Amino acid sequence: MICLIDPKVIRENYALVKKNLEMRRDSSIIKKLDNWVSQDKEWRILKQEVDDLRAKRNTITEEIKVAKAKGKDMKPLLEKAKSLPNEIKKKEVRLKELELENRPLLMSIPNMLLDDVPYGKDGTENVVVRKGGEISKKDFEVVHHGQVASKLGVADFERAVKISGEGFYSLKGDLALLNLALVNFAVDLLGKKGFRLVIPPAMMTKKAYEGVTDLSDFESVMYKIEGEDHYMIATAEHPLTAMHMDETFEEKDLPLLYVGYSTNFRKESGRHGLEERGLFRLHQFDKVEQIVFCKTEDSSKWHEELVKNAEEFVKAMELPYRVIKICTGDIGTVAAKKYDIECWSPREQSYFETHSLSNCTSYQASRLNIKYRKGSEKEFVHTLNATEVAIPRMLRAIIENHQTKQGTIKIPKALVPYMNGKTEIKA
RNA sequence: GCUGAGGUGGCAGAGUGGUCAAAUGCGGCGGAUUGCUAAUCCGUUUCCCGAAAGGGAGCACGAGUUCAAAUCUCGUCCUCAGCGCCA
Repeated sequence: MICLIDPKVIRENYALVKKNLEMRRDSSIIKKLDNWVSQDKEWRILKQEVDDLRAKRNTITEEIKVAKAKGKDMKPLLEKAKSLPNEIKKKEVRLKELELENRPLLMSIPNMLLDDVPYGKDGTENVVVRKGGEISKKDFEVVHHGQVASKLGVADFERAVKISGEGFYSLKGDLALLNLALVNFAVDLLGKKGFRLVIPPAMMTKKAYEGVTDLSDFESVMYKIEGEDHYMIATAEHPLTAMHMDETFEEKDLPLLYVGYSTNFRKESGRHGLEERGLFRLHQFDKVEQIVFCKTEDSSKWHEELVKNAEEFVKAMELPYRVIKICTGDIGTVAAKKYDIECWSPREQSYFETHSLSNCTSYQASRLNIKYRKGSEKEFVHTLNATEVAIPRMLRAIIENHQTKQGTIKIPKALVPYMNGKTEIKA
């Protein structure tokens, strides 16, 4: 698989890279690519010049050393050497400048897409892969999940907003317990499949963060701690992927399977309409995430595996859902291929996104310099990340699908042992 | 947060302006030898540019002094020990 951040790859496969990126249907990407290519050319020429000058300096330095040892006159050599540092420095300034411009440019170019990503212009052309679960007819009007929770006294939006502003919530009593139950169930489910639980730091430095995300996210998504080099994590995917920065694995140690549990923080500066109210577009939420580091040839297989794991979870929650394959025009910067899982909303009579599952191929690994030894060679690993459960959205799905005529919430059987045997949330 | 010590190759650990990509030991990989194993010996073990020959960079990171920096100066980060504060 082609890895984009590797300059060599673009130099050698320009036509292929361009053709692939064109499928994303965003002309600004190609502009960036071409911009990089021409700057890279200038950089290589300059690098050769600088290296030649340095070689010259090294030879003279060696001659001075010899002359000194033999007690010869070093003056003419010193004269000759005198001007070199300045000459080098002059060229180095431009070289550095080019590097500083080129790197972010290269980093802003999205990942190459895999062959079986459906071609399409935007979200309307995503493809439904399959559906699961039964959509049951309700003989009563399904109430908004936020209202149900408030009425039952298990969520408090007003007081959360009072102290923290819009986009925050408090869970109380049994709904708070349900949050923990979902986390524990997810962790157990994946634990049985060999995924190791990690609770990562909630903040990361910029350097670590650059490797795992789109640069524009720094403005639009992440919270920065004022006066410090710290960003609040937007998902466990970020610390769990970045933590292996600058490491080389042995082939036998792969795949590496992690289940990350974290509280996540996002600006979510988009619209907050009526339908987004409640437990949907929040600044803070818990999530359990699947993370895989694997050999290049195994990532597609693992991608399917992660989808299965997420489906298994949704099925255990007794929810109707569908799996969507994201098309070329709608896929994010980092992913080479992406699925979403959407759960049914009986109130809106439509599906809403609860899971996102990406194969990032070598895109993150190359930025983070994560490799594995393949015989005598080293190769970038492939990274994958997938939601196992994003708590608030899952709570919403459960509250809507399992609410009763009486306004209570039935707890899915799989979660009952995690709820101290409780089967229903009542007032 | 304060004080002190320190950060060198995959690991351990020398080196205090040019003889240092860096002794030595351990490990990894390749090869030789032994009937197998063990032992022994030889080579190899980072990144960048280049078709190659070759060249450059690299001793926590960044800047500076110098013809020349692991080595000198300044800043930053991190680790360890002690003190302070603290869930």
